[in-house]
Amino acid sequence: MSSKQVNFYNRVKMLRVERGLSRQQLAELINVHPQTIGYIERQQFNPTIELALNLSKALGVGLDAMFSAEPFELVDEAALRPSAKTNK
Amino acid sequence: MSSKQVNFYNRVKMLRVERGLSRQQLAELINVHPQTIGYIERQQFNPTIELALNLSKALGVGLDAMFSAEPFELVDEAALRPSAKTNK
DNA sequence: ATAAAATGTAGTATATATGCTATATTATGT
DNA sequence: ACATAATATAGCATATATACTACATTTTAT
Repeated sequence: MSSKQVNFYNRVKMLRVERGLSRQQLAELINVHPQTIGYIERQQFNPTIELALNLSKALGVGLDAMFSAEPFELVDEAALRPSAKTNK
Repeated sequence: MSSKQVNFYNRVKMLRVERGLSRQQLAELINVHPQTIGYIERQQFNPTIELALNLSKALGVGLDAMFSAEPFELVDEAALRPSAKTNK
């Protein structure tokens, strides 16, 4: 893959790592090649909705919490409180 | 296009029509070919996240309100009340 | 009933998502 | 420091997303 770079953002790596999964493991959960996860995490390509829906299910978060046209903010302390809402 | 059929669901047509847009118009808003909108609406293919994010912006709804692994329920009266929440 | 607009169908062409293999680099644990 | 696992890089192969053109069918308005 000739190393492009995509113009939107995702939180796949953060979510995967938080759940203690390796790329290999996540890839198996959704039946894709482990490299495919790598490319997505490095924003080197533009996955399909179907793949995104599978990631969404495997990681237990909605699409909007995982993909965004705007950069995600860092998770701050407030967001980690039990009552916290999603995204932004 | 050899007429596949995709295994997830979307509400693009409903949202487009509700906003009074033709495919042509929606296509222009997000710089894709009008046929591309048609294929998506007929679930004949699997758009990329980038395209989905563009649709999301153009139609003013989140990704999860537009794409789902499960069929969307018909919009019922309750959902149309001012206080109503999204999806499901 | 007719015209115009919107949508569907079909075929071809190109770019790219995804799979896969192999090797290099980096991180982790002992 | 060494071994092992995890991740990155690079290349090639295949399937499919998307563009585009042309024509058929359906819908909408007059």
